[in-house]
Formats: sequence, C-alpha cells, structure tokens
Amino acid sequence: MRIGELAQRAGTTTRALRYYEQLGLLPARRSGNGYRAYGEDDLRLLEQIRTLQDFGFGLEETRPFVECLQAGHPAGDSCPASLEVYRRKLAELDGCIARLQEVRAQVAEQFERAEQARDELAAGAAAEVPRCELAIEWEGR
Amino acid sequence: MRIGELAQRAGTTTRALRYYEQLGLLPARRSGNGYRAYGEDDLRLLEQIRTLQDFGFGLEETRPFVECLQAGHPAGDSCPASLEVYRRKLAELDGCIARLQEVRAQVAEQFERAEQARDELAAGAAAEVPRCELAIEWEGR
DNA sequence: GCTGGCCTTGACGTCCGCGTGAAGGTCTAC
DNA sequence: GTAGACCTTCACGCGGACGTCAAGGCCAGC
Repeated sequence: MRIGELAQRAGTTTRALRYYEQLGLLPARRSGNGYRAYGEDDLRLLEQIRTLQDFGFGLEETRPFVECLQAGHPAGDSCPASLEVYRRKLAELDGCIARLQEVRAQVAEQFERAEQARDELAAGAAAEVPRCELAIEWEGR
Repeated sequence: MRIGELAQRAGTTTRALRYYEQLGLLPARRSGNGYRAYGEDDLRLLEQIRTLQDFGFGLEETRPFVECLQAGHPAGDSCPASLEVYRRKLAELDGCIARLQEVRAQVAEQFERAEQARDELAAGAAAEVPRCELAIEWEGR
C-alpha cells in the first residue's frame, strides 16, 4: 500500500504520514522506486494514534502505544510504558479540571457579587426616583 | 508617572504597556517630550487587566472592564458588558470542564481495561508458574 | 510519447494570543 | 558627558501539527 491509499483509509493526509515518519513514529519500508510501502499493520498503528489524539494526547504521548503495537503486542496499551502514559494523562486531566473548577468558582463569585451590586444600585435608584419627582412637583409650585 | 514606573508598580514590563496601548486598551497621555504619562487610575486599570488575565481572560475580554473603569464606574464589572463577559466565560468554563471530564472518563475506562487485561495475563502467567516449578521439580527427580 | 496522477525531498507558512527583541534615535539625571 | 530611560517601527518567537508550494521522478493508460 502506498502513502495516498493509507492516508485515505486512515482518514488523514499524506503530509501527516510523512510527518509521523519524520518523527520516527511511523517508519515506512520503501519499494524499489523509493515510494513508501505500508502494510495493514500500519493502518492499525494509525488508528491507535488517531484515537489517542482524539483524547487530547500529543503525538509524543502516543509513541509508547505505537511501539507496543510494533513490538507485536495485541493492544497498544498492553505495555507498562503505555499504562504509565495513561496515569500521567489522568493526573494531568485531574489537575486541569481542578484548576478550571477553581477558576470557575472565583469567576462565579465575582459575577454574583457584581450582579448583586447592580441590583442594589437599581433598587436604590428606584427608591430615589419618587423623591426626584416630589422635588420636581415642589419646584413646579 | 512614566512607563517604567507604572510597569514596575504593576509588576509588568514597558513592552506590555506599549502593547496594550497599541491595542487601544490602555491609552496614555503624552508629556511635552513625547513620553507616555500615566496616572494612578491607570494602575487600577492594569490591576483589573492582570486580575482577569489570571482568571484566563484574553486581553480582548478585559476590554469591557477597562472601559467601564475608564467611564468612571467604581468597579470594572459595574457595566452590563462586563457582566456579559462573565456569563460567556462561565459558559465557556463549563463547556471546557465538561469536555475534560468526559475525556477523563474515557481515558480512565481505557486505563482500567488495560490494567485488568494485564492482571489477568499476569494471573494466567502466575497460574502457569507453579506448573512450571512442578515441572522443574519433576525434572529434578 | 504524452498527459495526468501519484510519488519524492526540502523549505517555508499557518494558527493563536501575548508579547519580546533589535535597531537607531532622543531625553534626562547625576 | 555618559549611563540609563524613553521614543518609534519592524520583525520575530513560541508550540504543535500539520498545510502549501516548488521542482522534479515514476508509472499507467491512450
């Protein structure tokens, strides 16, 4: 299989595949004319890469999974290095979620405080309007 | 106050202040020699900007707050436009948190599945080890 | 043999916000 | 007078995952 066919079947581009090869992530054999030659296994590697990318993994983080598959293991996450990446990612996600929740709480606090201040101002203004009208009537006489 | 002093008091750099001016976010008066001249008010504007940046607001998102202060309101979030930014930011944060939690759940699921598969493999191997030892003992006799 | 489609390498462009750096000149403080 | 602060404008960096040419090689079908 040549690069164009693999790209199409994997739903990606030839440029991405060359980029992966450049990173040493997805090396390709070469046929006689210098064209990259891929097998069905490479399609599985690509699917592994894309699945992890959808989870927000960087390309370097997919490397242990790819190497695990290349080593002949049945799944990309059969190897300790892959599990370690899972663990790191979970910790990273937890940290990120915690930070965002903290920020959210602070923003919400500011928002509610500001909204309340606005309402109190509006209530104060409403209370002052009659006095203003009285003053006008007073002046009118 | 000149740009260097303001930058130092606000804990930022002169480059950043010139950049904010370039964005029209923090315009400066000019003294006779062409130097930027800032007042105490500008320090408050800067503090508002930095506070919001710490919350993850982009510079453009701080603009309504800054303009609100520039209009003479007591607080940057006294104006409807600022409250609207708060609301948008809260929605954005909620969406971001939800996405991350969903991803976290999926990664956790993959991780646990992979770990279980490993344990089962290890258990299978452990179950085989005694047989191996027995075999060795058997051979030993 | 020629067109069109696939492939090759290499190098630079894109996106995004938030600045930073450098060059070359003016102004101020000691 | 000299160091340091300031001025302007233009350009560049960052980080990651590619996109987009450019210039050319290889091959199938007509």
